[in-house]
Amino acid sequence: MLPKPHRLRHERDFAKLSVKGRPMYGPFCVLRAWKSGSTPSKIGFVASGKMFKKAVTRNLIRRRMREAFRPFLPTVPPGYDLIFVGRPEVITSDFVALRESIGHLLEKMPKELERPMTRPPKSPRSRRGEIAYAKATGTERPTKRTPLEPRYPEQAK
RNA sequence: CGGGUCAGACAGACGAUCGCCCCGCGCAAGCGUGGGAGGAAAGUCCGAACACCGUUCCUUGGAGCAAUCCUUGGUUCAUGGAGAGCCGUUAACGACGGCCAGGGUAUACCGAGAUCGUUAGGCCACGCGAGACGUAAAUCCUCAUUUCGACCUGUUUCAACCGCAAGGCUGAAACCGCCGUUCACUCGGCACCGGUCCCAAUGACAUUUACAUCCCGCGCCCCACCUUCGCUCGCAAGCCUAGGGAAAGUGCCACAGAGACAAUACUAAUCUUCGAAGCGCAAGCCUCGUUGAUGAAAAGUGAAAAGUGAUGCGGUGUGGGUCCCGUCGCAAGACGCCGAUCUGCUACACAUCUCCGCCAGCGGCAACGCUGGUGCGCGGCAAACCCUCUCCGGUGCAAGAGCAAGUCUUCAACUUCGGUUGAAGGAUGGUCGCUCGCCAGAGCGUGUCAGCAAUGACCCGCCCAGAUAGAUGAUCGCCGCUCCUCCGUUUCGCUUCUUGAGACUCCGGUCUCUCGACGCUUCAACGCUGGAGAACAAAAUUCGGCUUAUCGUCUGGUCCGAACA
RNA sequence: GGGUGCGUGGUGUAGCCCGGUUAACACGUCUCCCUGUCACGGAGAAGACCGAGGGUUCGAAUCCCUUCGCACCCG
Repeated sequence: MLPKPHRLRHERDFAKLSVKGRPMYGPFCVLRAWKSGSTPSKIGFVASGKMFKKAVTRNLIRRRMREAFRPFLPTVPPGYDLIFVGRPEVITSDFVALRESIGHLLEKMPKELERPMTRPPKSPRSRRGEIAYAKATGTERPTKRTPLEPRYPEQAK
């Protein structure tokens, strides 16, 4: 694991980054960055449970990304929050290529953040995303979804 | 040796470099012979530990004048949910072990049975069919031989000559007879080679018939068996069972069937009331409709059809047949019925066997089993509603506890009167941070003892993950495993050549054994080159079960196949 | 950590609660007709053992249990 000050830890931060973070797409993973002002910079690694059903593959993807990122830790300037979102190619890729790809992403990250956002943030996909999106944008919390109607209402009561 | 199946165990090893989490030491930097995912960690189908929060009724102790509050230990919740053969194991369970009952398969052992039999045999006896062999007779199909007779006379090749050619002619030879004759194989005769046909005889074979023997098959009978085998039934391993109650009630039971559980509504049948039509001289008969009664036996339907079922005897009632008798009728015949006789069904009673329930006795801890008595005796479904008995309060480690900052209140000090600082508080708490809960446990391993077993007790030894966006990764080395592949060695087999020995011989050789050489090659072992593969899947409070996923390796049991003994 | 729903022809759904011939409907597919041709239209046909495995019952898509897969909700 990374040293504790460098870890991105709270669910709120992950949700904020997935909405407001500037995405940069690499061949193996997606880097989302946001200038938060926290010193030192905080980094998180994500593997979606929806894309990767097995816990073994999720763990493997996060480990490989973290190990590939580790040499670049001293070079990251302070003041940023970063998350790396893994894609399926991480499992089968060559480790050296993965490391070069992450280095390239980090290199162009500060420049990219200076340019203005051209596209509006995407709408959230999951319910957790909806709640975090509401907190981040200041709108109202979404109401509970109604569960499915029972088949025989009279008997269900 | 190979394969299937069941049970159990394992889930590659060692090392290097860069890194991660925990632990220990150290003020710290850091250091270290330290530790670091599973059998399912998974699914969440059950059960518990642990923690907090209720509710009913009591209870222990304390504070307070009291109301009341705090506290200790028990108890209760029932509109709801769960369980259901018995005993045991366990912290507990729907798990596990043993047993009981029921279902059900193979069909071993044992027992029994007979409207059973394409078994085999014994005993007695017969017929039919086929076959073999023998004897006798007959027949003609076939073949062979012999004999009699009839018919058949040229064909082919070569050579010479003539012709333009087609062809002619002559001769020779072969098939081939001879004599005479003719232009001429033209004719005649003889003989009969040859061919064809026919008749007869003989023989062989065959066929048919008769007889005898043997054997086989089939059928029938005697049959009374006996033995054996098969068959059926009982008992019955493994296996399966959510396995209380259908004599508490409600509901459902499609189609079919009169009827699916208070249904005799309809229908058939019998008797009967009334009416109508027809037949008959009449008595009366018959048909249709209708009133009421009896009424489910048989048959049929269906998964399932009532007085538990079966048998025997007695017996009541009733139906039918025959005889006799009576009435009507000329007769044929019709109707009635005392009696006699035969017969069908049967209320009821008795006896025996049997199912079920209940009671008693005996055995068993019990489920239950056996025996006896008795008769409150109406199908199925409760994984339909339900009834009986038993158990269950709820929430879940994001449970919950603490620390600190913060807020509030009080007090003190200072003050520029705005406040600041400090202390205290059994006050407050959906942010954030930290600690505990949280890894020494229903723990693991060896052994002994108890028990049929599940399991338990004891001794000794061991420490073996505790993260919190969540620790095992990356780059390699080497060895091992499985599969494929290159090459080599050994072994086995084969071809060719060869050494020696033996046997046979038609003297040419052939066969068997054996030493050796070259070559080819299946399988196996070993060495070796290169390549591929190595599953299912990762803790999140912790355990016990269940279920599901899983490349392979090993061990044991069992079954099948092949080879050898 | 708790909880819910759904698996039925190629596709989307009925049927299930309250068991009963041969599982219904629409679209799609195929064949024929119509048209000069295509479409539309008309006539007809094929296509399912109800996710899997057990059990209860005379009888199971339906009831019960186990299991697999999919979708979803709350914290």
